[in-house]
Amino acid sequence: MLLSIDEKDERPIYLQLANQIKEQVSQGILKPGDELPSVRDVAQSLGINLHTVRGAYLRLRDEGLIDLRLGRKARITRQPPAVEKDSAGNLKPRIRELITDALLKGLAPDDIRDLVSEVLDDIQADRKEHE
Amino acid sequence: MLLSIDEKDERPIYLQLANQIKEQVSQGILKPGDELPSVRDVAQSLGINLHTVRGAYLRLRDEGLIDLRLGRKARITRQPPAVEKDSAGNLKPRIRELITDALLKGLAPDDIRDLVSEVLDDIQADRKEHE
DNA sequence: ATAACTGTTATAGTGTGATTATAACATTAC
DNA sequence: GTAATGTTATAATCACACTATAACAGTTAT
Repeated sequence: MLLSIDEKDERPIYLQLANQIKEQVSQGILKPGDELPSVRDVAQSLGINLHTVRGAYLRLRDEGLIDLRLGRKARITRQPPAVEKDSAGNLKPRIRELITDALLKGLAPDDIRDLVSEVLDDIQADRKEHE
Repeated sequence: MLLSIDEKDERPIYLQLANQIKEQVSQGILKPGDELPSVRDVAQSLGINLHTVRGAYLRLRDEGLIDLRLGRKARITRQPPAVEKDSAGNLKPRIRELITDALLKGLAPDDIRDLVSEVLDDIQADRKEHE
């Protein structure tokens, strides 16, 4: 279970951790039923507080990605999708902001499309690495 | 000059405003040399504090998009690009996180590509609307 | 010159979120 | 029962976002 903190990343630690776990789920590194390390273990290995790690787990629970139950280890949910009604709706504004920034940096629309494809390929590559 | 506050948006007001202006610049609605409304005007029309609006302007100034000088109205910079070394570097992690979320929501890679193209078209349409 | 307008600086207060620290509690696994 | 797990509680610290007021310092228009 590889987790790390990026000091340069301005987002809160608990969101960084949650997102790293999300990435590993989306890449198949973590599969339904898999156990996550205990909040205490993660906290100690990263030198942070137990509650910060718990914040990440709560976030994942709220998004339906993990099962959290008293006394038991956190586990990846069996059916992670559960496609919220929110699915594409919330995505578009985020995409739009990102594209706005990209355009302002001088990238052409095709450059942006290429970048997205590039990242998609990267993810594909990571996934194959773990098969 | 159309500016608004989205209560549902969890991002700080000053960033929302800065981003709206960025969008209008990237869409050609605001062009180099154009004046921005005074911080007091914006503040009053939105019912917020002058310093919150100034926060947005400061942000834009730091990104090189506007010129701020004492006593004079804020103006869109003549040469907005100035492509930072940061250009594509900072973009990739943001794209990756967005794609991670999209994949977890059940979207296929092609769906994501389509969404990006869709947003690009939307922006194109908005731009033509203001010619 | 004067007035009205601009951004700027200063000071202070409020509220919220993120993080840490400690401790105890409740449930599960061995 | 013991050890591990997540949970609840309390409190403290720090930074950020926002507000409120006031005064200051340039610019523009009359």
